Amino acid sequence: MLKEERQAYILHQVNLHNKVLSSHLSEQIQVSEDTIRRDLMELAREGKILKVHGGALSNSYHQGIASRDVYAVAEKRTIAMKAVQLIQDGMFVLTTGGTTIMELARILPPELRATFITVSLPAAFEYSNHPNIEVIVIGDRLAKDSKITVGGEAITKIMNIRADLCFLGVNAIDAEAGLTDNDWEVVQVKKAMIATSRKIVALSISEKVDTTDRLKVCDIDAIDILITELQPKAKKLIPYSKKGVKIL
Amino acid sequence: MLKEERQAYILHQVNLHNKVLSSHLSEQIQVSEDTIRRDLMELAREGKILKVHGGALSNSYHQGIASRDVYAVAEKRTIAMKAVQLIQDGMFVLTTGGTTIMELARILPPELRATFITVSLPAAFEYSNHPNIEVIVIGDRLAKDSKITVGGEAITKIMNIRADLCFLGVNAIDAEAGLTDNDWEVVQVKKAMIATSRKIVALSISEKVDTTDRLKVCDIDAIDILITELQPKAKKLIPYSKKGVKIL
DNA sequence: CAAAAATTTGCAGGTTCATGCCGGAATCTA
DNA sequence: TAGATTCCGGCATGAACCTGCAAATTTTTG
Repeated sequence: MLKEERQAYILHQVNLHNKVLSSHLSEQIQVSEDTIRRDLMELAREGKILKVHGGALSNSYHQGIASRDVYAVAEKRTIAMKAVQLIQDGMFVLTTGGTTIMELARILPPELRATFITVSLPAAFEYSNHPNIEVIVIGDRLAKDSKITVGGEAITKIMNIRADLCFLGVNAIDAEAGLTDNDWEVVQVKKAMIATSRKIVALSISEKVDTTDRLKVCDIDAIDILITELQPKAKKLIPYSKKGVKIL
Repeated sequence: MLKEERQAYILHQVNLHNKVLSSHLSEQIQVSEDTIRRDLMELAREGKILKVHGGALSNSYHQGIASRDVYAVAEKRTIAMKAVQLIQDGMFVLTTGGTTIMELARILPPELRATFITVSLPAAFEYSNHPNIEVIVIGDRLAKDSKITVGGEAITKIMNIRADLCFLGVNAIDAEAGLTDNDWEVVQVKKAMIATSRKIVALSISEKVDTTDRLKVCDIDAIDILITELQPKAKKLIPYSKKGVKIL
């Protein structure tokens, strides 16, 4: 990995999370902490970031520009960290949109070499910041609120893909009612993704577990793996485990 | 393999992958690393790429986040204001990407009711902020630097559209050489758009008028309307007018 | 068409750059 | 204040770079 490339990645991380730790970065990028420190120093000298003991801060941070308020970021990040371990080099990965997926997109290790296919424009953007990830956008009509593409063309295109892994952002999940959602178009897309992927992974904060919505996406046994921010053995998740879903 | 050919290949690789390694290229093209280095140096001197230790990066990589100030905003806004008058209710409008197109996207009147079709993710985002505009995204592989989708699928999809209007962001335009560009993939997309649209509108700041680039998109008479920030009668535009292009 | 001129390419060498590791100093945290 | 973490300077090493030059190739010219 080139020095400039690495620094661009670091800068992106800083601007995204407002704070980075040298130790954390060193592990992510797989270089020594010394190198990270030198990078941070260089970026700081250019005024791009603010160097502090142990890491660096975005310099807009203490200027007080409103940090993004995503609900339950910590939980979502936990989920993302578990999810990222499932991805291996060379895989074809299908993803929906949603804030949990975005968290996943942000923490993808820079050396990961995989192909991500998505209907979500924000996710596509985020993926494209990673040097070794090839991004395929599924095109069709753009749903304005969710910024994902929906429609027959999109469905057809998804169906023509054989993905290794499919990450579903969850709207509502219940052991009996299965996966449910509230937008008809989104449901169609998710159904197509489930139909065409080898392994289905549902990402859900625990708050959404045991809830249902109006439109059914699939039965619970269509899900291979369920990831929440809870411990795999958590009481709340036992019913899902019993239905044969693997819990992470 | 000729020098020109080799450099075109290198440039293509850079635009595609965002980065190239000298060592890797040397092995791919079967020439010494010195030759590659000299090529990279030359391309860098022309401003096409960003040379770094060990290889090169697409130059959009750096100017991306930190210094986001768009060049010549005022001019581009003037162009956008002229362009927006061409759009009428119910039209199907095809657009490329680029900062001029983005200006156009921002100033679209809220009551305008039209369908915009684009390969550019940033443009799609911007369009989707307008209440009455339907947005169609053309999907395919995402080119990382320009954030537009490129490839055979995209071309095919574009060809199946019959658009009323096509707005082309211009890279270089010349009365003799026609419209030219420096990225092979982008050229393919633009060609497809031109082939399938009833009326072709080129948007170009005057600075780009009378310049040429490596790859040809189309002859000047394929352009129906040329919009710059200058007065229609400006001296610089007379050659184009004579070729039958309408100037706005 | 062949010789001359110009350009391009590869190689040898010495130089610079990027990175990791070490040990002691500085800084943080409890 | 003690223990841990982080920082800093220095050093070693291999990779990438530059310079100059001669061989090879392309272009020009007679």
